[in-house]
Amino acid sequence: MTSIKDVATMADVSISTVSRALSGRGGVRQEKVDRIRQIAKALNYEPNVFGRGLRGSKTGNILLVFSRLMTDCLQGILEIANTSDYNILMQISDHILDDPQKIKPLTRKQVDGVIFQDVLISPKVYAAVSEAVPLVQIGDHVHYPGSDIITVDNKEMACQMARHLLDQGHTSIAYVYIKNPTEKAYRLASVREQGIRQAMAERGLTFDDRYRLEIEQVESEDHLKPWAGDDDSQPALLYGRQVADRLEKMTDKPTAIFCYNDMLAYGCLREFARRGIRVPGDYAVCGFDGLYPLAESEPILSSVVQPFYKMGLEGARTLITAIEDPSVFSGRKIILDGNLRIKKSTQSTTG
Amino acid sequence: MTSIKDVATMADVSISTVSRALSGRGGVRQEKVDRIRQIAKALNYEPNVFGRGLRGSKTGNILLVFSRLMTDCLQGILEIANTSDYNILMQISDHILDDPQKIKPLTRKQVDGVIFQDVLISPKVYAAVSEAVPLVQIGDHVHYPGSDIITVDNKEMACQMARHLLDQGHTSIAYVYIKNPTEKAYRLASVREQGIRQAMAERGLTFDDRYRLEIEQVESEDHLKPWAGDDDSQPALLYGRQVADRLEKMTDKPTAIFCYNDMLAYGCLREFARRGIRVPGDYAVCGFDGLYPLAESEPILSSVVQPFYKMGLEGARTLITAIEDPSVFSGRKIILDGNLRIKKSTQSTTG
DNA sequence: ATTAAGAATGAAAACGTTTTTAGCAAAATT
DNA sequence: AATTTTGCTAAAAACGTTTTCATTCTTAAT
Repeated sequence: MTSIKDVATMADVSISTVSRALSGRGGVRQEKVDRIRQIAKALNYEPNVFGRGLRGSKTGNILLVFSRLMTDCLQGILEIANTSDYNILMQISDHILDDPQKIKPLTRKQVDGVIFQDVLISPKVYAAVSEAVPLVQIGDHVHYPGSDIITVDNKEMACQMARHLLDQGHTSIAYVYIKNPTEKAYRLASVREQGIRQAMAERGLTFDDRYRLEIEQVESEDHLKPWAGDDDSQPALLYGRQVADRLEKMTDKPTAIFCYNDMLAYGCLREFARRGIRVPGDYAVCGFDGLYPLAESEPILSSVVQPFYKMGLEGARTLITAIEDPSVFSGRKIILDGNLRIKKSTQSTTG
Repeated sequence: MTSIKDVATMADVSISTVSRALSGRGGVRQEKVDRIRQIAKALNYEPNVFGRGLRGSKTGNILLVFSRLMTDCLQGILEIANTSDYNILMQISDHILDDPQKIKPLTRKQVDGVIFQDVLISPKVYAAVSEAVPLVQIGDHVHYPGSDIITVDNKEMACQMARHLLDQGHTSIAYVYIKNPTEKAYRLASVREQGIRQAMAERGLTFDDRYRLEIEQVESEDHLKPWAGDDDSQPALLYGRQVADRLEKMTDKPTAIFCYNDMLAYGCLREFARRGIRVPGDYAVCGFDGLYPLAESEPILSSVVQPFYKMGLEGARTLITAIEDPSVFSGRKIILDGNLRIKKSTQSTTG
């Protein structure tokens, strides 16, 4: 770990000068400031939060106290973390994370461990993180052998849901998922697809590749503008429109639509309703995740319910164990039970 | 701030002994350990995170990296915080917070500022926090004069929604809210009620107190068990049941139900549907918050949409300003625009 | 009774900063 | 020419811990 001392030595000045130069408080010749800045950058120097926090008046932390339930998973993580006397620092990441440098609190040696929730990390990131601290992944991603992972059995759950569809008499099942910019992100989508294929194979059927509907990702920031009062351009709806369009063009239509997740499923439901396509009736529709449990009148969407709260609990627990007792084996795959929630959207209309 | 030194002085031992005694690493006579522990407790001593972090190998922090959008508000806060190089520490609180001691990271002098989101703080808490660091409240709570608050104009928005109901021809409006254990929590509920009263007054009507439906709070932890697959005991439904029961007993029924928030409204919608009560038709129903934008088929609930994302942005921005420039006046009430989202649940059936 | 061993304790170093103090040169003032 | 100011820099103190090392006090063994 490079400290201010290293920068000072390298620049052949005192550490006080480095501190002044970097903080920009003045009192240092400009040319020297520039040189020091340059050296600091070259050495990848980041001020130590605790040295600074100890001496200075600033900690670099903000405490957010809240009562509204964010998500079940976060709730679970916080419950364990707070009772075990850990703070949770938060950081947003892309779904696919390839640059270890982006994990600021880690580069600053400010954390004892990392939980990745619903983030697909590259080997590069895994290497960088794991050599520094223990890490735990929540969600079904690439399972690096040296770290723990908490997930449901995605293939099995998809298989169960597909079996349910088959039980309802559907033999032509479509599978809808979003095309991702990076190949690797297909992983989870294809794991679920395998579940569908397996269920069909069990009944002597084969998945028809024409029914593999890869939907284009849309860029929408409308979720950031709820006050616009207009939800016609929500991502879900844009996806639903794509699906409806694709289906419309088909001569030989499927009878069931298995959506990669609930957002896609809701998009389909709404767009279908708009076009007068009946669910169930014209299509059975199901999703994955079990989100939005509070729905209008009567929830109709069948979905695979993931135990997010439990996943959060288990994730935090596992990580804290790994932090506090490095001798315990880290490399487990902890599989929690998912659940089918069968509602009207996949029930036969004749029953 | 009491440090290990104070404890050592008080106990008439060296700081090393105190450190050993408190960490429980052994090497200290038991009677001495007990005495030191007692003194530490009496002095309210909490080890300094940065001293410990600087010397030791442990920081007491966990980094949660995630990509799933938690809530719009958190999203907004994180966006500002991360670009301004602040970490967000998270802590769950009751909706009503009366004990400053419960805010651990604050007592440890680990934060530069505090955001209270949807938390009603007592004067005691306000005093304790504000003497230590700047604070910002998000949501319409008691506005302490020394700190900033970010909110929509709850009375005005409720008034607008009530006007809409009146426009639809409703003259008997019921108001549903949850009875809170602490009197103070009535505040926001009554602010919205005032909006309704004002709208009615504008038309020469008076709010009928028989239609003021105070619902008993239910304790349910079922939201923590989504994998149970059963959502029949969700809080929202229990509330909906209470409302339906109350209405059933009335001889002179209202025609519109103004719910304090969307959760109550959804509960009503689902319970009404179950009992064959039509919305709209038998009752118009509206909520407040604009949550659950992704709903099935077609969202039908009218609601006041709050700009949570913007509130998060503004909250973080305001706090950071207060932290970095103590000379700026803190005591503003920042009112952001809300929005009516009018859907089927409040539209006249004749149109 | 003397010594050896072991347990308990204190002193001091170290962690990485920021800030205060002090020093020195160069420039400006008398 | 002597003094004061100014601008820059280094040295050192301080923040609050934990841990290492040295020391003292017990206790047991010779």
